[in-house]
This record gives sequence, structure tokens and C-alpha cells, in this order.
Amino acid sequence: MQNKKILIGKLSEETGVSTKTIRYYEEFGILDKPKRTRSDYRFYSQKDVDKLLFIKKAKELGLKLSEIKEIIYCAEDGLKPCCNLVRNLFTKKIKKYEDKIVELNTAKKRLEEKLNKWVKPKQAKKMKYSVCPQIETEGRKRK
Amino acid sequence: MQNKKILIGKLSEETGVSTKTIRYYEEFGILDKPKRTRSDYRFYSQKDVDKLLFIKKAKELGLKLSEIKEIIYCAEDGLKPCCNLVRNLFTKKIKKYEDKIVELNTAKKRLEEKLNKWVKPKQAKKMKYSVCPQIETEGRKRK
DNA sequence: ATACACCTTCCAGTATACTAGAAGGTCAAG
DNA sequence: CTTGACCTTCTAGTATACTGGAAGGTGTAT
Repeated sequence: MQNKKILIGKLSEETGVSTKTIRYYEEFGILDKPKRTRSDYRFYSQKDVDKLLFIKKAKELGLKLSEIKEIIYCAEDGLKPCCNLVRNLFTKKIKKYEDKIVELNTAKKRLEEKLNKWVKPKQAKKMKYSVCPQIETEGRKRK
Repeated sequence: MQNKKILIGKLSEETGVSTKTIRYYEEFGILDKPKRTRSDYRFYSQKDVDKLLFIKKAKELGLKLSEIKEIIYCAEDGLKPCCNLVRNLFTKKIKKYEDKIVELNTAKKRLEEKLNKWVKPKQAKKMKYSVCPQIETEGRKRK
């Protein structure tokens, strides 16, 4: 049993997650409150290293902290490998990504259309506030 | 000359932008500070209606307030139809959209891969913290 | 003894674009 | 004169995931 007490700085070093963030995760409820030394220093074990690395990986997958929390809570409640919940979460997330992508593509296309119109500005007829706005204010009154 | 004094409620009604938002735009510097009545009520003109509608349209194109501000300031500085700046802005914006889309696609694909692996869990070998995390904490200690 | 790195808590700020609500003034109608 | 709809300013909250800094305690080496 290597019960090496890892202080927060070490944990940070081993995981690449800042101490601020570690404390934040604890407060957020995604990391367990660790034991403390006599002088109130947090100390962690290898388990915490693993858990934090797991969180990190989940984040890289694009999960939000709240979603990671869900997964962790479910796992802690002893629910099997909690695959249904996670599968559900992932499916929803994928859908969300798809929606977002469509949305971005739409916005992008609209911008491109505008842009294309400008590139060949053959006739610049009545383009008051629509395309290139020449917004007239009452003189230079802004002080 | 129809110098109808439009109060903020009317402006809101005519543009579909809430009064709160209108005041916020003013503070943000995107809408001019309007004249006031004796009793300190803001009053607006048709020009403001147009400008606000322009802002609304620009927002729909996916521009941020700060970007709209840029465009407006440039226009107010008397820079031609300010097309170069706007073209630039739009080009950058389009690039940003593209990047974001790629990013989302990557995240999406990674999720899908995970998901596919789960759907046919033929061999569930060494999946400690990697796939379906069975995170063991020390009992049911959370109080 | 003191320097230094480390730890603690707490408060505030970041970015974005608002929204909610409180407390109070104004105006026209009845 | 009161009611109700409008207007005002100001403060704070929303969501997200942290980051920064202050003020102060701890532990070890010299």
C-alpha cells in the first residue's frame, strides 16, 4: 500500500489541472472533499488522481461539468456501468452538436452571401441600412 | 416633417426589442443617447427605429454587439461605405464559423466512436476509467 | 530567525447579452 | 384625487468554468 499523501500542488502537477480548478471542482461537487492534514491542507490519493484524469478526459470529449457530475453521481449510486445514462447523454450531446453545426452553417452562408454581393458591387442601389450601413447621426455630436 | 416623439415603449414595440435591451444598447454604446423630455423620458425618432432595426438584423447575421459597434463607429467616422472593414469582419467571422464547425464535428465524431463501442460491448476488457466509469468512492460517505 | 514555497479562505472578475426587480417619478383619464 | 400605465435609475442575477489576488497560516531549510 503506497498511501502517499499528495498535496494539492502535486495533484495539480500530476494531472495538469490547476489548484484553483481542483478546488473549484470540489466546490462544484465533482471531486470529493479530501481529507485534511492537521494544518488543514487537502491531501489526496491515487484514486483522486485517476478521478481527476477521468474528468479531464470527459471534458475533452466536450462534456460539461454538470454532465460529468451526472455521470459520476450515477456511478456513485452504484448503478451498473451506468451505460444507459451515459449513452443517453452522449446521444443528446451529439444531437446538440449537429444542431449547432447546422446553425453555424446557416449563419456562415448568410454572411457569405452578403460578402459575395459586395465583392462585385455593380449596382449599389438603395442600400440604406441593409448592406453597408452609412449610418448618419446628427453631426459629430458625441462628446 | 413628422417629428413624432417616440418613447422607449413605442420604440420597443416597433422594433421588437425590449426596453431593457434598448437601454442596455445605449449603455453599451451602440445606440446614441437620445434626447429627453422635461421629465427625463427618453424620446426617439424614426432614425433610431431604423438604427435599431439595423442592429437587430446584424445580430441575426450572427454579429456580436462589439462587432456591430465597430461597424457603427466606423460609419459614424465618415469612412466611405466602410465596406473594407465590414468585409474584413465578415471574412474573419466566416473563418471563425468554419473553425467552430470543424471543432464541433471532431467532438461529435469522438462521441460517436465511444457510443459505437458501447452499442456492441462484445469484450468489456479493462475499461476502468476510460469508457463507462465505475467510479468507486469510499463507501457511501457523502453526508 | 527568516526566507521561501506551499497551503488556506474569501471576494471579485472574466466574457456575453441581457433580464429581473426594487423604489420611485410622471402623466392622462375618470 | 386616485388609479394605472408608463417612465426613471440602480443593483444584482443568469450561464459557464474558471482565474486572480489579497491576507494570512504552515513547513522546511539555512
